[in-house]
Amino acid sequence: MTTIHDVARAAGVSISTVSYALSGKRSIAETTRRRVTDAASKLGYQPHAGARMMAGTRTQIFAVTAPLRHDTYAPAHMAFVLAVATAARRHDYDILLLTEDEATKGLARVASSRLVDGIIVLDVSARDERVDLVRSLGLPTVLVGIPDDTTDLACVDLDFEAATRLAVDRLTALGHRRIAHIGHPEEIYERGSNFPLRVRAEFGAYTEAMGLHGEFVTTETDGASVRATVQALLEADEPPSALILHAQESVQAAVLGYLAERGISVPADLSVISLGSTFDTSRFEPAIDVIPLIATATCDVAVDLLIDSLPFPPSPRVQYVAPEYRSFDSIAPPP
Amino acid sequence: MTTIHDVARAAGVSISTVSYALSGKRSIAETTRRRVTDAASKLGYQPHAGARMMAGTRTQIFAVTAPLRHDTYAPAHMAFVLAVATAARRHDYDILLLTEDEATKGLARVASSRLVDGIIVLDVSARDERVDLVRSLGLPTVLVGIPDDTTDLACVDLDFEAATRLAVDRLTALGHRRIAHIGHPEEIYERGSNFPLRVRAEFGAYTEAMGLHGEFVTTETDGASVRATVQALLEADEPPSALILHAQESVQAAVLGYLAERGISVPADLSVISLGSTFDTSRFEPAIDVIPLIATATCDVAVDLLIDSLPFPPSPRVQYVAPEYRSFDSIAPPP
DNA sequence: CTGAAAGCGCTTACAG
DNA sequence: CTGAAAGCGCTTACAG
Repeated sequence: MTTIHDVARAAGVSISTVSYALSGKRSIAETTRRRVTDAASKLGYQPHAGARMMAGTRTQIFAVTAPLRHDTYAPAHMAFVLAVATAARRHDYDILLLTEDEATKGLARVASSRLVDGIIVLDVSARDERVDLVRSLGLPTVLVGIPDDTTDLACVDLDFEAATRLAVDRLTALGHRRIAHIGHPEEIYERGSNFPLRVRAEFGAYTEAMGLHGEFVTTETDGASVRATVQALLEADEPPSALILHAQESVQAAVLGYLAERGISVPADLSVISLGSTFDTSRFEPAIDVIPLIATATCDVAVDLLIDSLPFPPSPRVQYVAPEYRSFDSIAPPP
Repeated sequence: MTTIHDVARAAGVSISTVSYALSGKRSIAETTRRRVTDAASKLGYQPHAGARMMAGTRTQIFAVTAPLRHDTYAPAHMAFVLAVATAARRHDYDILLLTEDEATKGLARVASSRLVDGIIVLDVSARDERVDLVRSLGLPTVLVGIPDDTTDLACVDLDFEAATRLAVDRLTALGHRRIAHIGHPEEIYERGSNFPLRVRAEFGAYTEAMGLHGEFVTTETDGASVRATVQALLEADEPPSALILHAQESVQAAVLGYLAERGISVPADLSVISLGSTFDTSRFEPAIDVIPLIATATCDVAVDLLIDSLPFPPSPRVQYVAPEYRSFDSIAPPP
């Protein structure tokens, strides 16, 4: 293994000059800098990570939490983990992945062993057991997801309230007055899951404020439950003319499957918008308009926030990512 | 932050005694050991990770590669990453996640900076660009997946050949003579993906050796392609009486959906086995027998292999995980 | 603009 | 059974 001494010898300078030339933390004669960088790259020099952690103040590693709950949609979570990793690499940071059963113990461990410079907590729920812990850790932390109590916390998330209003606005602009929101299974709401609750609350408040007829329904994820839910909705006395779907991929696919079966055409007979989805709704048949939950957008902001709070006492704040509407022609005026 | 000196002072011993008492690397008087461990836990002592890396020979971190290709099934990959992390934690190891675009650069970087003690490469394909690299890194490495050339390599994977024979054997035992194998899209095979190729090859060889009629078909993943594929299969002059599915979840679901539509009953009219699946086939309608690809089983072996090769020059070898058959009554004698 | 040296917090021979 | 000390490879005041 080649060390800083090898580089110093090859460049004919002292090791402190090598260190400064490579870090740029003090001015160096251009010719000296060249000699050092040339020697370093010729020798394939990579600073020893452990020595750096020891001597410097940074480890260049962030901890990221793996999903806390088993029912977290795995591909979405993978997308978020990878998005964090990719964003972190742009700042020369690596990602240490903490497993579920380590949710709290692991955080405490990596914090007190000074293994990481900061923490990104993914998939934060309204009442999250990890929130109190991170407050006590004294390590820069950013949460992805907004807990009920955000005191002293830095949080990032899609603005689900704005996303909900955006969906409703698009529909009312076309003349819809009766809109149904098909959500997640009951237990998701009972457990305090973050954005399903926020979407449901905003949907209720906003449709009421706008004088619309907004109906919220939950459904289990199996095919039969989905069919029954949609059927009940459509066979009501005054059925909705538009659907806002905020549920897992298979449920949304099942809704569309049932509509096709029944010969209900989207958007001619019924308008449909998918909200907060992490999967590709343009591959549904038919393709469905979506206000997506974009892992890269959210995680880029989270990592930037974390990087910014590294040198300072972390600046608590809640940052909302603005929603975006992607049209695939699945909405039209009511029949 | 509490250091080894704090613990030594509190316990009234030297720092070397603290180190040895905690590591157990030399014998310590029981009373001394108690004093040390008590002091350590009272002070909440956690050794500084960087100092450990420096002084010791271990970092207690393994690198794990994120998916190399975009079409890798994300939930499966997440399961493998988490399975590695969980297994690693049992040996006091943490996991550093390398992103895709870092596939090779990241491996070289963490190796030469001595950030990790070993590497687990996930989702290895038949001809994998990372294989030559890891051979040159001089770091203990275990591959999950078997490349064409395994020289000097430690690899772990489900025994897909045995799994394929197991599926065929179960069917022939019931009297099936005409078996179709529905596989992945064409391009997966062209690109040298690991187990699809192995399953296809073994299916061809084994059905021929057994004097059976084995037919292999590929299908694109969209609903229309799947329907067309299954339809062609079933409307042939001599249609198969059993199907072995080795494809992504949505394709397998689409196959079953099409069968249901056509009024073809499983297993009365047609037997179906799912092979190498990472998802829950018991939730299909109907539930389908499966020879699963179990992330935990494979990754446990991979991590054990890596741990074993830490003190020694890595012992190259290919280790196959035996397949397991899980019955959900989706096979029966041919009609 | 550059160098000599202290020090980060451990582990592990070396002594006793 | 235990301790004093060297040393791991860096970073960063301190000098010049």
